[in-house]
Amino acid sequence: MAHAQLSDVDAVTQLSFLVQGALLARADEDELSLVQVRLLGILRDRRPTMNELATLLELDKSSVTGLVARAERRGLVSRSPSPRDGRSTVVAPTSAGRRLIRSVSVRFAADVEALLAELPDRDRRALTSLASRIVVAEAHRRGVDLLAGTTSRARSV
Amino acid sequence: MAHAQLSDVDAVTQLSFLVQGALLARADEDELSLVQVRLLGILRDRRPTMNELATLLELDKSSVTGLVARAERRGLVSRSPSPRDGRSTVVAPTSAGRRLIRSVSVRFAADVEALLAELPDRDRRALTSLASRIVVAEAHRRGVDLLAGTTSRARSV
DNA sequence: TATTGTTATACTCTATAACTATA
DNA sequence: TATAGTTATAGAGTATAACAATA
Repeated sequence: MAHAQLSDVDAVTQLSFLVQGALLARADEDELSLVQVRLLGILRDRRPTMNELATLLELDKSSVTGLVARAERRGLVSRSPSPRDGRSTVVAPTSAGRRLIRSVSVRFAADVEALLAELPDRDRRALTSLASRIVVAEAHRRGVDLLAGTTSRARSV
Repeated sequence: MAHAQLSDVDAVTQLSFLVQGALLARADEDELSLVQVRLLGILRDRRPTMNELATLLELDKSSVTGLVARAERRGLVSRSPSPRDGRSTVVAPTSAGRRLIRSVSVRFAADVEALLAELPDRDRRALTSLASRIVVAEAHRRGVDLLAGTTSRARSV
């Protein structure tokens, strides 16, 4: 039979569900939620305050209090008073937290590679290039510098 | 400058975040969660029992009880006893529920079209075709028939 | 006995509002 | 006064375990 033909929107949307499903599944294996993965992802290259975390995660500061408290209780992050501002608290990953995000990240990347491996090399490169162009164009449109690590998504996960 | 070059994994992953972000944003505009969107999406072409919903949504049946109860309280779905099995409950969308999922769906599709519009026609078609091949291949691998509407994702949203 | 669904309970995640401490 | 953070409270969403009704 001629194989199922998907519309533009469906093809891209369903691919996004496959990718996000892989991320959720890998996070779940380590009993992490998506937001916890994002938190630990941010802490790979930053030492943000609670307030900065709220901005980066697009959450209310009270939500971040709970999020960080639960991560701290699990030994994944630590809180310390900011030396620069007596009101602020700086959040850092513990070695266990670093290990966990690394583990999720590696397994997730392998999942995405496996999805892309459905295509021959040349097509895979084409897909990457096309996806990249959309992502870069959209980043420009939103005024975000992808390389600055401004968001937890700069390195995807 | 030469524009940022993303790795295979990052390009596809970040595209998936853009798509899912659009879906979340559109759902949120109508005060729907992702799971509520999935629920209403399923009810577009089915009249499942609570138990079938649990399977389709990959949730525990007790979670579905609460999910459907909240949707019912909002007037989006209705429950009625199954005529075929005295133990079962059949769930159906109300006209308000149908209207809502249609609205989210249309606006989300426009968002994805807008993302794809970053590319010239020929490239857009190439991306769709490549994404489609991965989705179809993966569906086969998982033994799912995309056209049967087996999941709420068959029509993406 | 097995299955369907609900209820009780507990935990994560989220927000709003009120509060404390610091700037 | 304004900002950073926490706490109290409320609600969605999820799961496990125990239960009632039906098969």
